[in-house]
Amino acid sequence: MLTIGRLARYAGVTIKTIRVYHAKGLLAEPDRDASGYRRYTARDAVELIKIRTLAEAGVPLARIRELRTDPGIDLRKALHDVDGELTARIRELRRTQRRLRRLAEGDDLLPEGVGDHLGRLREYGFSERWVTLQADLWVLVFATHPETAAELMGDQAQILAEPALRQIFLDYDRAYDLDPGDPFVRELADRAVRATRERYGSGELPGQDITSDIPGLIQSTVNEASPAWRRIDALIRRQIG
Amino acid sequence: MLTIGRLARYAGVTIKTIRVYHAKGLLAEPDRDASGYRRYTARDAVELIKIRTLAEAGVPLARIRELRTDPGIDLRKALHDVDGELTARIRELRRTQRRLRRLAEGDDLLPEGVGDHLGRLREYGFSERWVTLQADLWVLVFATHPETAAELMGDQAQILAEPALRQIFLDYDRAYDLDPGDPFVRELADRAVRATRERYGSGELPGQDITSDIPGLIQSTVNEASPAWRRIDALIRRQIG
DNA sequence: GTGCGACCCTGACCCTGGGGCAGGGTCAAA
DNA sequence: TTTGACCCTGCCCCAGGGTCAGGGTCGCAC
Repeated sequence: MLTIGRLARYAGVTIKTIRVYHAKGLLAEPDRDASGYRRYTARDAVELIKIRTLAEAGVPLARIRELRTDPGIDLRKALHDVDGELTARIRELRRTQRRLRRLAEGDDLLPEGVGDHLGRLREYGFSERWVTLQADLWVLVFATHPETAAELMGDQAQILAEPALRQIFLDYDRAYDLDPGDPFVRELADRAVRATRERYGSGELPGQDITSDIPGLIQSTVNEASPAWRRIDALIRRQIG
Repeated sequence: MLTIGRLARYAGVTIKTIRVYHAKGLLAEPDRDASGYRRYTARDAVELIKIRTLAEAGVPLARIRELRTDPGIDLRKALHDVDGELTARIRELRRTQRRLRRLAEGDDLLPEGVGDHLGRLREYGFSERWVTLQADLWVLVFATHPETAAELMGDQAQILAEPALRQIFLDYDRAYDLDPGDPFVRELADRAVRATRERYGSGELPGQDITSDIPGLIQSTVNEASPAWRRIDALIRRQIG
């Protein structure tokens, strides 16, 4: 016969934890001795150890109670599910650890390539507003998708190196304070559509599948800055989808 | 410029989480627009992602705030510590997973060997009280130290197979309701000490170092049942330590 | 211009898995 | 008989959010 303290030390938990499990109906209240102390048997210890195993695996206490009391439950399958979640959690923790290490080593999440790229934008004649916006966006992209960011930026640099394509972006920049109904806006959207078709054909646009949410974020962030830009985006989207 | 919702989706958290981080001083409150909405920059997104990385690594929010605001802190070392804890946690989870699998496969934590052993005790003439006590103890040992339990039980079976040694345990069993001052008690303790010395010399007793807490638990559980048994244990302990 | 759905604001309460304390009773050994 | 270690119940506290209420705001469409 064990006292609660001994049982607790034995199972590696605190007394309070055992009392909580009683209160929640996880572990049956044992008999009491003459002075009201709980007296446990070795079976209780085994039960407690099973409960702790599930709890340490991250199963909520309420769920553990179900598993142990509800007879119409497929215990085998439930345990298998728990096992799978545990595996997923371990994988997640390892990913976190990798991110943590990157954070510890290179505190500058911005590779120097970005600075160069922004400098070139200025040389091309983009407005300071545009450059700032681009800086923000690349910071974001590098922070969230460090693997593909460099590649995307290289692609972008290549596009801007071609004068015809660059002009489209320069006009885009300049359209900032235009009225959304201005014919120049519509014309610019058409030119952008034509250039896109020419560059990528009717195939996949780059980054669409790879990085999933980046383009959407970039575009809507850009859009917020100007009604004319919003209009251009809507027009392009209507034609390319 | 990002709204709180966009930032949240972006970092993979809820809006509420971001507001909590503001309230706790983890993430600076950004400027508001004309209607009172928070407007974020890409830098905020980067900060948030760093915070989440630490939070997912299990660092308490209060500690994260310290790390990010207190300049007199060795960030490098702190991150290294976090990394170590993370490794430990992953190891723990894997241990839990192993226990879980054992729990899923063999639901009977009691190998059949135990039943045989208990049957033999009855044949030897041990009291039902003794058999029950032994059953509880072996359940406990198998539940907590499955690796060494079988070995320990084999050892015990071997001891009981020798009539002279078995007689000591039978007398122990019978001493249950004796007065602790009865001379038979003292004599029994002396016999037990002699037998132990004979069997193990002055070297290590088995299980003492290997299983650490098992013998203590067994002995004190046994002791609780009878004052005479307590006395015997005290006498033996005095001579062997 | 008006309606609509999606967003945002603050404040307040709810939840889990225990920790910790108060105020009091109990046990075993010296 | 005292002492130190246990045990009892009841109560409030914590982190890290989730959820709801009650109200204001966007941008787009018709």
